[in-house]
Amino acid sequence: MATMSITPKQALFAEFASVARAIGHPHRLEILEHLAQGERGVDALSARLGLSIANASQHLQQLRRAGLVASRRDGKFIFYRLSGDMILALLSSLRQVAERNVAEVDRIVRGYFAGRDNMEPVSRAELLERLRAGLVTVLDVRPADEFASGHLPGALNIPLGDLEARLSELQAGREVIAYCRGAYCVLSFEAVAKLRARGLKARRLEEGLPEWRAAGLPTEHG
Amino acid sequence: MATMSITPKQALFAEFASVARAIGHPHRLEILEHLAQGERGVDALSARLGLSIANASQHLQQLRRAGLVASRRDGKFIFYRLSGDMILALLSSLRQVAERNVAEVDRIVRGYFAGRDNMEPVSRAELLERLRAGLVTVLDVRPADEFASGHLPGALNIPLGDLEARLSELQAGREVIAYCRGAYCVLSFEAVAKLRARGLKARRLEEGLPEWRAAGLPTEHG
DNA sequence: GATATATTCAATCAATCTCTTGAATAATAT
DNA sequence: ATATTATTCAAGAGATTGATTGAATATATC
Repeated sequence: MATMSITPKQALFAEFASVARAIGHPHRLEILEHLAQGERGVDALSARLGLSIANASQHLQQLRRAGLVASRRDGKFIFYRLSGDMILALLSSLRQVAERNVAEVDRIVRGYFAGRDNMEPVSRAELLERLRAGLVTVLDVRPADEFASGHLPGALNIPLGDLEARLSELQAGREVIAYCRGAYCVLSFEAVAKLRARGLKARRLEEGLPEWRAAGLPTEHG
Repeated sequence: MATMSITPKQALFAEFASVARAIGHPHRLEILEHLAQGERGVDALSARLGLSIANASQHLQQLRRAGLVASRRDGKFIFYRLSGDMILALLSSLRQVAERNVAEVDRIVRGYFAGRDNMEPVSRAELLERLRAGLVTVLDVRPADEFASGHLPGALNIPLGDLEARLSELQAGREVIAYCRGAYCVLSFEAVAKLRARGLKARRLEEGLPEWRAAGLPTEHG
């Protein structure tokens, strides 16, 4: 029993647990996914996620208290960003554990992303090789503002909603490799499905922009 | 607004968040640290952590629901274990993020584990090299039962509480490398402090048994 | 200065989580 | 069978968390 005071270990574990709880909410995970693309204002995030501004602000502050995001003020706007690359690693571990150990995840992936395996995702290495050979068109299907704040070099931006209207911009015989925000960003899945329905050769990049950037590969802006 | 039904992405993120919440409690993190040593019964865990049996059982079930632990029955005992090595990676990421981004963690480490940096922890590679050269005594300061269920090859077991009484078992001129459960297991910190106070040359292994095992290195039992 | 905009703060209610208690299961031992 | 031991289940009180609302703060614009 000794003294009932808190041991250093308990104090540390309490801190670790706080960080875990900070990523323990769907909205906050989605916020982190967006911030992994680059910094964002509160307003932009709340609009994209369909949250009220006050609600988004509160989630952001929880993330900040846990040390996961940082912010800077620019005029009347406040921009949030991830506070380090290790956060991507943490999220990736979380995904992997869930993918491997939670049956429900498997069920969802199989059910909704039907034929996911058939989409033969392209790895970064493979994409680089094909790019060098000039064989493929890289298609960024995220909204235009996200594209503007950073994208793969030479990528063509056609937001998912505009895809059908702008099919003519894609060369007929050329393979298209679509990407978006990350491993579970739905946009690229749907883009590939649409393109294939039109008879185009299309695959998706295995991961998204943040992983590309984290690997130290170059991006373009504007 | 389209339909208000839940998107697959939201469903996935909700699952990921559940896993995060499962590791979002100090007791559950401590349970996982213990299970990382090897499988344990409910009773043993509750005793070690100072929890009521019912409480420990409930935490274990939360961990199981999240897919982080699995159990097997042996007679009237039920033994829990980690459900995969990726869980160690997740916990390690969590630790790293907290270490780097949470000021409070730094404060605790500096305050309680004073002189931690001076303890120059030994890396696995370095330990292996010194072991080959026969230069060091490897000291396991965990309780005897944990030692019995798996330890580093050739390690000597002196639980922290017995250390002062059994100092004679350590050769005088020989360097001692102490280890215990993991990076933040306090036992090895205190052991090194005690040994140095007695004029012995002592350092601690950077990490604990689970990481050793996860690296594919051999362990001994019994 | 007055007004508008972006964000945060504060208060509230509902929902969830944690721990305790005592009863219920499931296996072993007598 | 009965008793014993290990674990889980169920219910309740108390604390924490989450979303909403309206007010407060900080900056920019007029």
